[in-house]
Amino acid sequence: MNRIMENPAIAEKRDSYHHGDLRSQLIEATRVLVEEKGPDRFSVSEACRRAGVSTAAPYKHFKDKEELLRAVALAGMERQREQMLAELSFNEPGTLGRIVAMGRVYIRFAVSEPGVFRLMFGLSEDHAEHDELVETGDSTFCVVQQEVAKCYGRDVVEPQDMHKAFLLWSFVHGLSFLTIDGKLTDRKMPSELEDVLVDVARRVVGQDMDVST
Amino acid sequence: MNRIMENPAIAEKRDSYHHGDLRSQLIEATRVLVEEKGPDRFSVSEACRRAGVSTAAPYKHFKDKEELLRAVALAGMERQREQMLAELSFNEPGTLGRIVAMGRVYIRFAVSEPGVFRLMFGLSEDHAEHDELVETGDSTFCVVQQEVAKCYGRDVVEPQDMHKAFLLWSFVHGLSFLTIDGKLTDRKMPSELEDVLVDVARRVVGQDMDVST
DNA sequence: CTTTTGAAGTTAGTGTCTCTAACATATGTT
DNA sequence: AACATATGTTAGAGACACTAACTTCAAAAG
Repeated sequence: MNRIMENPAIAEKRDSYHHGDLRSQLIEATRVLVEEKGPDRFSVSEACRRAGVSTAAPYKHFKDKEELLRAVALAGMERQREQMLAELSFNEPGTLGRIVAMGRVYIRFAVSEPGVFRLMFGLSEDHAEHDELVETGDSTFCVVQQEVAKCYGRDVVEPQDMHKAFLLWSFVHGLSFLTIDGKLTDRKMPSELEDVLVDVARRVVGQDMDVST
Repeated sequence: MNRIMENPAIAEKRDSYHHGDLRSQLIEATRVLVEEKGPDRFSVSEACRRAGVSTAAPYKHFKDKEELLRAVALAGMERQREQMLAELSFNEPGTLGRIVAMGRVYIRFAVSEPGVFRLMFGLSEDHAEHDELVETGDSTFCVVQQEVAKCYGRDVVEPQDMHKAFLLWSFVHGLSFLTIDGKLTDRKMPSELEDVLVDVARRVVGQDMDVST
């Protein structure tokens, strides 16, 4: 009775001394745990249990708990980025629809993975000290800037585009947090999310845009 | 040599068995620690050391660590609220200046107390289950709604005012988080904060407002 | 004025956690 | 075949959250 249960990614008693894929399985176990219990209640020990290794094993792959959590955060940022890029393709270049789509994906990600989203932002302030995280975040923001510029028919991003991209980002970021924090009751925000996104996109980039197409 | 050092709020070796003011001193010690180390690296033990009591003492006043942190978060929300109300009085009723002032205070609070600000929002999602926190947050948001309504000469808040208040809140909230997360480099946000606030206030409430005064 | 009660401290301890040190096992290189 | 390295293990140190049982002291009750 060697390999009856083929449950992928988690636990499965192994017959070999070495695990083979521990690093990524730890990240996955951590991701799940962060969603289940919240980023603050996560423990490395439990991730070890789920990955089926001893509690000392992670430290062959990660310096400490925070490095493991950063890996999860980084993977989250990349997931969010990919989702945004994927959604872009459904809309015509240079249209408000693209802006709205990016915002929609941003918030959808926060709602579907609130634990990881909190990890990506809310938790510790020292994310700024780690280049991989900063660069991944930057590259996503660059996409927003370029989309804004495209709305005005530009291929080069000008300061006013950056300004507007930042307004959009701030708004969508805040909306994401308030949503997962449960502050968004019907009483406070009567409209549908989609309508709000369109409204904001119009207020920020729609005013002076060329809407010929 | 009984009471030479009159250092208020922290530590001072006491001669009586009972402390007298432990609850509020624990909250204060926690607040300081949360700022110093971040909300995730805070420990009750260290707060005890600073307050000069045993590690078991807090549990006569708080059910657990989270209840202590919630008390700090609540105090923060009340501080933030008071600062906003105080700043309001410097501006004429029914003007954009009032809206801008509230946003300015919101962000100023986040920047000056990022640890507590994170505690108030980013950390755990179960804040919504605690009435005191929800009510304090609600009452602050009500002020924003009323200020928006006043901008249109209304005393009663209408749905469109709530909508706009929510847009403002989302934006300022997101801007606060991005700022304390260090995402706000000059490259991304070339303008001054004050200019951005005015810009947003105009975009959200300034468009169709009565600007007779 | 004494007694009692209860709030708010204490010490001592349990279980969990993070992380390290020393050792074990497998894999690939020479 | 011998060795070096990566990646596991066990054992344990030190910090922490929290509990149980005991102590102190002030204030209410008799």
